[in-house]
Amino acid sequence: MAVSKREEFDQELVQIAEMGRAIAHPARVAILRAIAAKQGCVCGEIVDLLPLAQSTVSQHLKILKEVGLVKGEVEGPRSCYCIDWEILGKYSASFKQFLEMLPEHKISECC
Amino acid sequence: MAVSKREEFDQELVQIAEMGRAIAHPARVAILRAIAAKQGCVCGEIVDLLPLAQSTVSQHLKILKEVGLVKGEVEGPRSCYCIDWEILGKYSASFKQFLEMLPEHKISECC
DNA sequence: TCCTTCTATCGTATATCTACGATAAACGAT
DNA sequence: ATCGTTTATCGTAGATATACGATAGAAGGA
Repeated sequence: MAVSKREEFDQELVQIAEMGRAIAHPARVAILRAIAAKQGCVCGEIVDLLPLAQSTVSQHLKILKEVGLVKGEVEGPRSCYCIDWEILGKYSASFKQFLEMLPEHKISECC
Repeated sequence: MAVSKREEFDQELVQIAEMGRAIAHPARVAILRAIAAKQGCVCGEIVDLLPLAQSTVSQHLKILKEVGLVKGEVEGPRSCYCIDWEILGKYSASFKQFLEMLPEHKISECC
């Protein structure tokens, strides 16, 4: 019982929720910022920036890759992570649109 | 073991993550939109809009109230939910700022 | 008063997230 | 070929999230 019903919603809502899920942990926000700031994309230092074990950071990175915000490759002892700016742009556009659509009916105050 | 380390991050990051958590489920995105569209704030119809049980919707509403995006009161058989526009504005501002700060270093492509 | 309606909360079950250590896998250097 | 470095994955444990039915509580109407 209690199967998740995430997928029963409109694709648009699911997409916004995915964006939310991606940034729903401060570690992932920090990782995104770190990757964006490190234009060189050599990103072993992410682990040093965070109060988390290497394996935990790797899990957070995996989530970010699943959502699509981050793309990366590992070549042995080196790594290459970077923001997928296209995906990020898409997500943030639909998110901004959602935020700006909300107050359209902001007519009557209540409560 | 495995205590959450959410709170060990900068307050700024935690706040963005809270916003993310609030919209990390499509049901909550739908609820926010429904409340915003129903300027009258009589919101028993939310349950009818969603493929979820009333108690589940109530839980999602509780999360939105915890984060602060929604405020509401119940007066017996009537309800009054509405967006806290001030909080929403604060959150979305810091979120937009985060999004716009990210590509500042978008100099070198890689991967 | 009793009934209906609406919402919150409780209890419960399952799923997912978060976190760590241990280990594997890939590659450069020796 | 072996070692060291870097990252991913596995195994595991505890914490949250998700979902539902059952029930409680509050208020209006009969």
